[in-house]
Amino acid sequence: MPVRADAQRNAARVLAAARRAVAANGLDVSYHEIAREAGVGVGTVYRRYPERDQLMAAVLSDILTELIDTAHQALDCDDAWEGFSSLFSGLVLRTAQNAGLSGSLDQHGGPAVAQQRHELLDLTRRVIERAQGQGRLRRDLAWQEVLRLTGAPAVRGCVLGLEPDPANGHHVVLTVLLDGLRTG
Amino acid sequence: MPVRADAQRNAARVLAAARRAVAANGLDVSYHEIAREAGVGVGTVYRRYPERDQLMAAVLSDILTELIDTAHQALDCDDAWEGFSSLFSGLVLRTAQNAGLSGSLDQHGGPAVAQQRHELLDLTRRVIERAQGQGRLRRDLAWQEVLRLTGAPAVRGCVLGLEPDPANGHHVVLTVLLDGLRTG
DNA sequence: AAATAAACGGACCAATCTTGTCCGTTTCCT
DNA sequence: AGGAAACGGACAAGATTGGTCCGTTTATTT
Repeated sequence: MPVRADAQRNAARVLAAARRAVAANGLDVSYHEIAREAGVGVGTVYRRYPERDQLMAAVLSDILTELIDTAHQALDCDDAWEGFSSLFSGLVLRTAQNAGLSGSLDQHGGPAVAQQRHELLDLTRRVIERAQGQGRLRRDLAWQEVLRLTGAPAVRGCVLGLEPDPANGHHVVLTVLLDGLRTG
Repeated sequence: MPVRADAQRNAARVLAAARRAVAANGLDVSYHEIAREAGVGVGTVYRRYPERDQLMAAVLSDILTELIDTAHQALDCDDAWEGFSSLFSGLVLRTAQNAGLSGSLDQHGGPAVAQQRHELLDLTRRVIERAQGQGRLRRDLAWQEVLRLTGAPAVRGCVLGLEPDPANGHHVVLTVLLDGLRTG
């Protein structure tokens, strides 16, 4: 017996809702919240993901898949700096969109997720080191340090309470960071 | 009758605990949490700050006082770039330490806090514009945009889950940002 | 040292939120 | 049409949170 059509549709809705909820409020969203957001009953969410870990793994895997795709595109790019900056921008964007996750991404998810994370890290390292090798990217930073910078624009505010301008807030930080990273 | 010695001591403990708690978890810490952190009973906290706004105003004022002091020092500095970068570093540090506040700093606190905030913003603007006027700081950013950058290193993680290295994580971001901001 | 009043602590209550289950009803597929 | 799979949301149990109240402790005064 194949998967029922409504079950499939609801599964997709739940995953999407979970992604939205997690992105906004972090990993500890309640199942009821997700169900409401998805427009289904709680029972449906619990039936699909009896364990919380399974749900989180699904969400993380979903995000990582997108990022891996971005990284592949960057590596295909002929110009090393262009590839790097596009990947960097992409990571910045995704990080900002999923700001709620904070640093909790590396603690969760099963081996499959760990595998994806490893793949993404490897691709990213290659993109960074290629740009450094061609003298386009400053060499005094380890690739992990460069990578860590992608989190910078995701901040939601600062001590002074100046709300980041959603329109170009990221853009400004991104510009300054790239200018600080570029060589020659 | 003067203020009793233990009352004074406890008030200080509560304020310190509130600062720590707010810095870590944001403005919506529970009174019970603060009391536990301070090592006093809840009653003591409620007695000292019957209204939540009063407590938050006290915390914010405490933080702002420190920042204003830093800003004054920066303005006293002879070298415009040195003054700017030291203020920038100071703001980065404070922002990171109070990461939990996110952008909620400008919504709260009474008129007294608003006054302090205004003073800090004015000082900061002068530091930035002086550095720009002397051609040491790039001019294509408004002072508000420059200011917003101080939030960047405060991020706690990124999509990739690389935990910022507490030892020099801030340092790396700071270096790149300053290199991206410096002129000539 | 004794008296007094201020300050304390934490048990306690009510309201809210979260997890997780269960079963009568609906929906899909044959 | 009929049966199984999936649904939804009421419900119970436990955890949190805001806030009060009163018996006990502690600082100060005389």
